[in-house]
Amino acid sequence: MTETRFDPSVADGRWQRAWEQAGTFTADSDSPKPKSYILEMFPYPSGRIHMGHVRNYTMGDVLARYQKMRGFEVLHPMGWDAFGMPAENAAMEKGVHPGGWTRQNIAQMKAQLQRIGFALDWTREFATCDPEYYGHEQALFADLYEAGLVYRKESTVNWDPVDMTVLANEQVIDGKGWRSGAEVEKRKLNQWFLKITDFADDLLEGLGKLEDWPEKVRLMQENWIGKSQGLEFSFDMSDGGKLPVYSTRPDTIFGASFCAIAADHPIAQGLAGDPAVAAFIDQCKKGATTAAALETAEKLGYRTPITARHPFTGEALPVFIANFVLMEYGTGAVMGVPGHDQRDFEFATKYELPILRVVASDPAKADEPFKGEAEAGDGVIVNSDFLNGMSVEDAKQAVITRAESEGWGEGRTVWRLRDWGVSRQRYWGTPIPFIHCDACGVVPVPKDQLPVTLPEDVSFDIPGNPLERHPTWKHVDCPKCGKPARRETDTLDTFVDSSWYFLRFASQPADRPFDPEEVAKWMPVQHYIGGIEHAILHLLYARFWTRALAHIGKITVQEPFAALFTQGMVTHETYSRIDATRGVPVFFGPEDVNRTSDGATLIADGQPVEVGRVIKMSKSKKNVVDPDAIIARHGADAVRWFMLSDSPPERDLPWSDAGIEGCARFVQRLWRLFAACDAAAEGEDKSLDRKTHQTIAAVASDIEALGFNKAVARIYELTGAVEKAAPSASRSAAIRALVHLAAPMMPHLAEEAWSAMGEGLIADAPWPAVDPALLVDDEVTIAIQHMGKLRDTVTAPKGASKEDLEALAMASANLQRSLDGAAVRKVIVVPDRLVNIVT
RNA sequence: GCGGGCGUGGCGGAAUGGUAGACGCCGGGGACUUAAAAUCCCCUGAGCUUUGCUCGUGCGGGUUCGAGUCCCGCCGCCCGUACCA
Repeated sequence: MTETRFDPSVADGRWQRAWEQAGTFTADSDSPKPKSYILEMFPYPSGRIHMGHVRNYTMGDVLARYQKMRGFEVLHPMGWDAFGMPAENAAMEKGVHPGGWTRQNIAQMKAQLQRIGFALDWTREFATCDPEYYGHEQALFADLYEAGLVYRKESTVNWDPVDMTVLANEQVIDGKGWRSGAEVEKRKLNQWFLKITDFADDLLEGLGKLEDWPEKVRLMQENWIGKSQGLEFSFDMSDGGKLPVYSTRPDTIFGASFCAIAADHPIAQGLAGDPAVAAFIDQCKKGATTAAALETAEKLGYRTPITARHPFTGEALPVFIANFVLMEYGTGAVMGVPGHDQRDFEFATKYELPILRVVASDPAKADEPFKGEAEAGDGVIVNSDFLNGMSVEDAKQAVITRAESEGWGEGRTVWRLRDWGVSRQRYWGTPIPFIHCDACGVVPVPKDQLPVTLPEDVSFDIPGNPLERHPTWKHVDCPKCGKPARRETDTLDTFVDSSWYFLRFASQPADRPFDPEEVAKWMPVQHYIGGIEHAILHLLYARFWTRALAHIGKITVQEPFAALFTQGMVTHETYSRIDATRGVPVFFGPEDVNRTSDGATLIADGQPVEVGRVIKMSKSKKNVVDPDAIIARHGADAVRWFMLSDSPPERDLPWSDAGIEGCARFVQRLWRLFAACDAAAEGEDKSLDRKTHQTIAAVASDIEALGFNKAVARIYELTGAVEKAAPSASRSAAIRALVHLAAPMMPHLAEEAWSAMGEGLIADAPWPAVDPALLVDDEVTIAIQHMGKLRDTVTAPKGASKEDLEALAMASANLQRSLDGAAVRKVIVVPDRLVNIVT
């Protein structure tokens, strides 16, 4: 090692090839070692790796390499979430086949990932668009159908009449298709559903045990599942009919002063012959649906001629059609209790309905007036006949019991969670393996005929589903009766593909989706890392599929991901100017801007540009930095180091040129230190030994806690200490330790250094052992305080007695000056830490 | 509205109730060099009457010998969201 510079353009490739040839990161499921499954959310093959991917995979990579050094057999796989709309859009726009487009993107992105030197087991790579993968998925889907967890039902969908396809709710913007801009229609279609609601309680309960998941994600899932318990009962109406309502607050039933039904409630529809009613229903439908708009939306109602009879008081309550009642939730009708529900309060105020108090902080305050808003809090029941004096909880139960015994209502649990509609009228997805026969109905494709593969000869010249209009593909004979029948032309939601891919990574036999015993060896995933945007859908669906597969006896694990980590985004400054003629900002990319410490100018004309906020990298703001260009310039290790430095991993990471240059400098600095290591140096440097061992221990615990930024800081500190130390055996040992500590983060540099000082690959080396005796210092710095203010510091032997420390403190001239002869009232001594004198 | 998170130097950020600002970036000064790059050394929260002292972790209170950290009440920003009965 005579070169003075580390050259990543040579070394990166050399070690990447060495790992590949040695199969260093190929996971052996038969290994006797304990197993560790590290997984990052697999990417959609859009064509380019972006900085967000680099950050995500670097974190997982550090964990994988670290775990390997700790003696685990590590599974760290990578694959491609390869079905989806962008491929079809590309087909429509560029005339390419979705499959070809996707394959080409995968090849590009794989090469990019390999240039970063990730410790991935590429032997297990697959794409969800591989017929082998989706064929197994079809088999699992059929198994779930057999188990009664898949069904068909007619449901209302968002239909884009221009693109001739169903749109997800997220794809409808202001009532128009996101792509075509056409007014979206509601259509009834027969759709495939997965019975996720069967597992609602289990999915909710399971959240409580996911201690290593972010609280935030657990709460989001809890809200999404949305369990509520209450009473469903029916009012007898003045027209002789019944009005079923649902309430989570049956304890407040004596406070009900009206009923309200949704605009699309059958009763409202029945009254729509009246033009005034029809007009009101129309008005309700037009209301905006964004959260912000709903917040300020006025409560509107239409008083129908119908009244409802209160089950206890017999009073006739007016029935309104109201814009704030949703048909989709509960029974689409509510009892209005203005005193204890804010919406009902606003409504009652507007329409001058009675606002009754039935809950009070104290029985004596039963007639306390309301202060302009409803009181939804806890308290004691008042003005409520047989409920008076009860707590809210007891009263709820009492009303439910009474309703059930008298037969006019019953306790009911209502969920917000709906069954998962998985039908998509698209080409680039997993074909749903069913056949429609006029005689036999819906018939599953026999397993020995799977996979049902996508036809290659399709065109995207006209909108709609190419499978539907393919000349031959859908025409098959019924597997049961042999008569001509039709294939299902819907494909599965791509979220199905990502709901079990982690099982296929763990085990990939040819004849089955996976082997349960192999799966049991690796699952659950020990660390799952990805973006917060998947907090609900993907993570909930994956939890559901794992449970569903366990339910039908395919696997034993219930929860797929033991620990979840959601990493922050990579952000960057924006550079812009206001376009004089149009008055809108025009953005410039970082490569077109010259950034100095006090501003930025456009390289093209030398004139200043506005330096804007640091925000997520996006094409429209032109603040994207391409990883490839950075790696070509600074090498993989500098980029990896940057991804781990400074920002805590859960927070956003601001990209900066100065930052990456600093990282590249540090790579060289370490290189010089490694290259100058004198293995023959002799002599002991006890304090450096301590620093080394303390750093090894600290970096280990930081990595285990995913505190990569702290681990980085420790490595900087030890580097500085080693640089300052005189040559000794201790110093040489410290350098060897540093190579190990750097290995998970800067693997190419570490291998290059290790090749000159050790045996084999450092990727295979064990994590350095720590001598516990060296973790504690024999001298400590004691803070000397007067009334909690620092006055002096002194060094003392570790474990010195309280008396000795007090004496040391009293001997301080600085302290004595501060005391100024005042009488000492109290002395606080914290051993090995501080002495505080109280006067 | 509700739920969650965050608020510390010029910037990213450290800190089991115990020396606030580790580590990095930026900036300043110096060394080496004919010069530059690279590298190395020093300084870098504010202020003051500078052996030291005062102030300082969004604001106002409180608990404590001692609070960035705990408690109460506010303010601001970010993210999520369902008028869910």
